[in-house]
Amino acid sequence: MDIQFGNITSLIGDPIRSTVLWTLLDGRAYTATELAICADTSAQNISMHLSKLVQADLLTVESQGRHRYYRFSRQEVAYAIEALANLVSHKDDVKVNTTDISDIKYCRTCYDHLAGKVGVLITEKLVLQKMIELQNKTYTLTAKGNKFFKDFGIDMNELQSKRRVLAKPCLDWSERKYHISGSLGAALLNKMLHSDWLRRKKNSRAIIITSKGQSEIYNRFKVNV
Amino acid sequence: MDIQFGNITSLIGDPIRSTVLWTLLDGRAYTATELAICADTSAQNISMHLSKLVQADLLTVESQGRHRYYRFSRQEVAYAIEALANLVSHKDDVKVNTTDISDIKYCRTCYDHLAGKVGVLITEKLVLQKMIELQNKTYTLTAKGNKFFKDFGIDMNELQSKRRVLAKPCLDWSERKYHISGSLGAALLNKMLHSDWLRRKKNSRAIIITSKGQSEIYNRFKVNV
DNA sequence: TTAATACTTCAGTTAATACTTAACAATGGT
DNA sequence: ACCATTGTTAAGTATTAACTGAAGTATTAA
Repeated sequence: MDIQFGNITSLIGDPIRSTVLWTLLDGRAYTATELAICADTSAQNISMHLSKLVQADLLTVESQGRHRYYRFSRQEVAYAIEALANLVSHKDDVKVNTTDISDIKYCRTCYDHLAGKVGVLITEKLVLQKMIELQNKTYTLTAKGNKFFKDFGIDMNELQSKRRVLAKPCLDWSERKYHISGSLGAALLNKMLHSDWLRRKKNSRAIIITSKGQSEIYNRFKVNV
Repeated sequence: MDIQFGNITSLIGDPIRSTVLWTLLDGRAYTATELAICADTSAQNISMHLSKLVQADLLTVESQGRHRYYRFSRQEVAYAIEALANLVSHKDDVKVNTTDISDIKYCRTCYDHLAGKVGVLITEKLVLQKMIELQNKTYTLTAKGNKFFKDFGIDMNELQSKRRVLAKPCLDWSERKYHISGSLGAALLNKMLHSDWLRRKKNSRAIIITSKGQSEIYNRFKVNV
């Protein structure tokens, strides 16, 4: 079966599939479930879409236990997606719609944790203040960090007991730097949302920083956002 | 109206629209009727599709009498389409169609100038012989270069008077190197076609190098193609 | 062994949008 | 002035393929 130009475009043309490709631009491999969450759709549906992308040789899958990790099959796919993203019109660059690209780049959720410039800034500060330390591809918690997050109101014992990795670096496509993910990253985002430091935008991964959040983030992290 | 990434992909995802974009890759402007024939559809239908592409700022229209000429609104559109074309699978690389991909990679038009291996080779030689020099993202013409192109039969005064940029580097998806674009790049291609050094292939962007062209290109540029 | 998680497959439904039919506007040749 | 050519717009239809629900496989945890 020969894949033609028309096949490629119609494949990329679907909103769910384009969201998947957009998400994968950070170069990481994502599980089907993660991608389903990113694209805001069901497991069955993402499975169908992913199989199409794999069949067209845009993505490859790797099975690891019961997980299936999807990533770009070759770098040309990333080139093409970037070239397409480059077409996004900045003509009438008035903020009319809910989300515009600069918001997304500034502060957004990546799966279930904080990303964008804000996510990166906070993470870098946590490293600088030795709350967390990078050790062979995962962040380990220092004693100082453990106290910090407890004071912050996160149940560290509960997080430690979870099977999920506590904290690991997640590469940001907009910043090309790392931000904190894992259960701690998720707990951090969760706490900030519940304290009304942050609010989710409708139908978007962009996050709004409330004025309360702005001052509190400075108090806690010494980061100006 | 703000065009987002998803809009772009769904726009390009339609088979009729992707055929139109593919057709326009040769850089020429086509009338609505011509495009309807290329895409094998009705006049009403192509009109609808074209209006969507124009609205998204992928194409521009120019009215001339009762004809309306459509072309790419900017070069980035051509880049993106080329990047997408590059994703076409080479798994079962049997030569079935008129054009095969290696021809396209060797010598083709990109928008309105010469691309592929030949385009890159000529451009690199022009730089090496100091006919053109790269200065902050555009090629500037040297005195030597100006004489060279005049001798070649290109009306440099006319080119200089145009509003379009004279010469700038255009990144090649197949070679991952630069070739010369802009009005000078276009004039160069034009001259070679008119002198029968090169011929256009039917229904393709691939370019045939005539035996005359092969020797003349060596005489002028000292490049073996 | 049982229960839960991760993911896929299939059959039926739904919804988005491309396409058709029809009517109209503008240009150009005779 | 007339009519053919070129193209657009609008309303209704039709078709494609995305999505849902149900069921099933494989893996891991308890």
